[in-house]
Amino acid sequence: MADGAITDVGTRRERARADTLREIRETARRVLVTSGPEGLALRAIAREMGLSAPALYRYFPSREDLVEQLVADLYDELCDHLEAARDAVAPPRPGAQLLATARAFRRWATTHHIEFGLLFGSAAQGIVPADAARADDSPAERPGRRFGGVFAALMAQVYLEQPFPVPADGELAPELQAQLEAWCAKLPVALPLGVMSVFLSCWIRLYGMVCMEVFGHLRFALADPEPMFESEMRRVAAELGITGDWSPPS
Amino acid sequence: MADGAITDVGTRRERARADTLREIRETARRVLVTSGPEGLALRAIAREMGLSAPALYRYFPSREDLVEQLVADLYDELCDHLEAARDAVAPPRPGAQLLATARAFRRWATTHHIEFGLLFGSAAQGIVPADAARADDSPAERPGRRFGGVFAALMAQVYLEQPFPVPADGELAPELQAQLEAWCAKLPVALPLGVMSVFLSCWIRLYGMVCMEVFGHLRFALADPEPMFESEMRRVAAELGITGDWSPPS
DNA sequence: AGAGTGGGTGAACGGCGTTAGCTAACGGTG
DNA sequence: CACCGTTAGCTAACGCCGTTCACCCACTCT
Repeated sequence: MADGAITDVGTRRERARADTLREIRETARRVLVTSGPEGLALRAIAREMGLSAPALYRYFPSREDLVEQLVADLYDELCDHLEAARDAVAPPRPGAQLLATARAFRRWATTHHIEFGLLFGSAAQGIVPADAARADDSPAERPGRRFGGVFAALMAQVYLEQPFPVPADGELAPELQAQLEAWCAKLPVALPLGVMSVFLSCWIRLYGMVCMEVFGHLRFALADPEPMFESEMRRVAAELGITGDWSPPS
Repeated sequence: MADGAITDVGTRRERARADTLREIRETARRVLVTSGPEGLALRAIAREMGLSAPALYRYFPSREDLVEQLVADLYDELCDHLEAARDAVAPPRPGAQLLATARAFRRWATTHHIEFGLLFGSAAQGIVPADAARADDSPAERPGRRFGGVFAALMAQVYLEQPFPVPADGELAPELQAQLEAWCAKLPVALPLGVMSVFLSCWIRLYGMVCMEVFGHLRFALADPEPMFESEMRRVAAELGITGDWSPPS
């Protein structure tokens, strides 16, 4: 939630409003998991709260905006989970932390199917790119960036602590090179473009693996995808030069 | 559609029914792309056809079943597209064919955002595993297997033509080994378990890459994901020992 | 010719998002 | 204190949606 703590400021009206807003978001969260994404109805949320549906329009201009806020909250919740897993690693070597964070990502995804679907599936705003506009207008944009930052920062630390082999700039296709440069310029630390490409590649593998598992697209081959996940993580770790004994998967 | 061709058999009633059924499926397809997955309503389909909504219940027991049929049709359409791309490769070397099929997969996905979301996103039946039951009851199961078979067959051919290095059975985690064995037993040809694991790994990368692009989860880094896709395919190809000049990405 | 069935209809139920208009309480000001 | 604008809630309503029901007509079969 990340911003629900400071509720004791302002007039009584403002406090009441903030409380109701928080309650709406919590209720929406609960309705989502109990009724699924299709059952996430304004009327259901209002019913749960003992309110009438139109009352919610005092807090959100439309159902879509409420869902977007929920997505932002879920991103924050996921990030908290990831950071907790990362910070629990002792000693705090970046390689082990990256691994722990990746496992925490899968763990959250598999224990929060529905929420994960909302964040990373097609139901989200992802579909229909809308002309690549929508820069940072959406409230889910900031937590989304925070989420990416968790992995990106760890990746950078892994490389800075002990560089692994990456393709030279010249080996990358010029168009890819240009895009990676543009992206790199937005980040706090400058890294070789090859690192960025390896990071993306690793992230794609992690995302692909978890998405396939959660969306059921691995059932055709695997009853329990966890060993395959560990196998993939082992390959990724090898590519990143992450050494050390393979700690048990939780 | 794969089964809409033989429409001139049976009684006149049967033919009329088959025609209407086909028209429903085509209309649903059209409504899907024009109105999005949310707009795919029974009433909208019926309206488009000049029918009343309850009439559709003579053909499908519920909206969900109709959507499932649509998913099956889309799988078939995608498979046709993939096979066409595969068969257009000359000379028909498996490596080049696999590459062409992967590119065709991305091409179809990027030009059919909404349909892809229905097939591979969370909106599909993927979410909520339902106790891993639902073996082959769903009409989308057969085309789904066909889809997997396209890539699996190519992969097998690549390996059989020129084996690439794969982990030995003993190197795989025992649980993974057991699952791959079970999966392998269901396939027509027996292959080393290591090949199966490499196949899964490659498929995960392809799926992850395309999903991220279509669902907009690469926009944080890349404006045009195609160069990254080509880069990933190059890495995958290298892992599979696919040589040959890098044909232009069409 | 008559019976039966299959494909259509309109009406209706409950639920949905959303809007409009109303009311009552709150918060600050004379 | 009274007063008045703002704010948060309500009910009613509109037009969608999926789905069910009762009905009806046309075709098919005996």
